[in-house]
Amino acid sequence: MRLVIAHCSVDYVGRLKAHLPLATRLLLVKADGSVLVHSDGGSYKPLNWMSPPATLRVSSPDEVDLELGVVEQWTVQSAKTDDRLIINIHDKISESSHDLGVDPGLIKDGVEADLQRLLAEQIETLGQGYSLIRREYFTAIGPVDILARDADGATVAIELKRRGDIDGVEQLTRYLELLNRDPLLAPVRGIFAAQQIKPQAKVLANDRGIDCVTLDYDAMRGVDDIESRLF
Amino acid sequence: MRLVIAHCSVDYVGRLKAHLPLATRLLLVKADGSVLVHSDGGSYKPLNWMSPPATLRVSSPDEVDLELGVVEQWTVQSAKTDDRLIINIHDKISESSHDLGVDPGLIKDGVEADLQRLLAEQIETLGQGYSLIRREYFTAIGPVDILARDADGATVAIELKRRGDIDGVEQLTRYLELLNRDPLLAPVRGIFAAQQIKPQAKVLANDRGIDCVTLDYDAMRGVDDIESRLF
DNA sequence: GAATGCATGTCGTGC
DNA sequence: GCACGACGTGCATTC
Repeated sequence: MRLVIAHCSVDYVGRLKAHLPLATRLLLVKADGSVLVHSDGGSYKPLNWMSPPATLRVSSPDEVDLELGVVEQWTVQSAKTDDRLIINIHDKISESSHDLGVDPGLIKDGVEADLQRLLAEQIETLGQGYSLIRREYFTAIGPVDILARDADGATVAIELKRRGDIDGVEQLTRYLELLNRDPLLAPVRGIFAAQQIKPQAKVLANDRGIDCVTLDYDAMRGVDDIESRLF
Repeated sequence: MRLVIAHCSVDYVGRLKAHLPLATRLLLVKADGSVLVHSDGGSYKPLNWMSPPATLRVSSPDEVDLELGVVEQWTVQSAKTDDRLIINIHDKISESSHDLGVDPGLIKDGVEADLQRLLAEQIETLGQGYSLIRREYFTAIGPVDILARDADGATVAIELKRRGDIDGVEQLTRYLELLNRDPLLAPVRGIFAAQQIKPQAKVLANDRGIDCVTLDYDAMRGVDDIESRLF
């Protein structure tokens, strides 16, 4: 990994065009040829960047750029697409290089998969007498998160989200349309379950006869812990 | 901006939990208190991070951590949420600090707004005799990108995307449903226009009687340039 | 401040 | 390789 603090201007040409006027920034060159241009603010997204795989070519400025004060020009070319990043360096303030090695990678807990596992285990959260048919019930247009049976024996398709917005309702609607064509399953009801459901999503869901359930992940995890302790 | 190369482990607790085992990484501390943890790979997304505003507190390790080889512990606390990043530093390999100043920011060209402006100006791209009614035609469920009239005087709702996938078709479908309830506008046809349209989106659109148009942004910009030169 | 939609989204996963 | 869905999505804009 190479770290350069430089006074520079940057141009990106590819899916769109973007220009960064002259200022002091961090240029981060990774081992795979990718480059990040960071300012001292914003969030984790760089001002400009090139995704790997890419190659960095360093060249001398032409006469016009030299006149403008450019001392070095970097051309970062994507290996897969014709995206390109051109960095005109006017002043190199600092430079260092470090061998980091390969990273062991990130371990996560609490993503949708965990939420799905918990809800499948605690399916009665949705109502008394509910029973699980299966998780990740595969259909031609994608997997239904959870398929269950309610107290009356009717099939229920459950779409699970951390944040419930309109897209999730559309997704569930497509599944319901398909599932209701299957005489073995029909009629199939829908439940839209999320940690938080947006008003418009709720309106659309209700309009389509889909029930909305707000989930409390911490409570569900709590129940899970208690159950784990009991057995 | 502070740059630290360190042998460290990282834990994130907040919307979910995440753990990074001991390895050598770049720790980037920005002026607003945000912190990025980068490895020498991946793309622009850090392995772990804390968004601004945040505060970094440096403390000595407790006995247990000291025993494990921790020489310094960083606690990065989000100012707005209860998200927290804990970085256990086992070895500080390099450290530097730089004053970058405020960045003038990015100038973009070619985003959806530009595409929309161009298509509105060159509405006949869609067919002879087309005329613009208006851009951003507002409805109760959101703005229709472009509303136009075709050669026969029929109303046409146009949904514009850089990349056309199934979501865009769903969005346009909702608009069409609503617009067709308005007797002053009905019947309203739909056109799904994008620089690239995915096969599944095309199938869904055709199934719903929506026409698909692939846009050539460079050509449209070219026409724009020529027109600008003429006037 | 909440909600809505775009993004050079990126990233994993299944076919 | 392509397509789809999640993401600690982030982020600007609008109401």
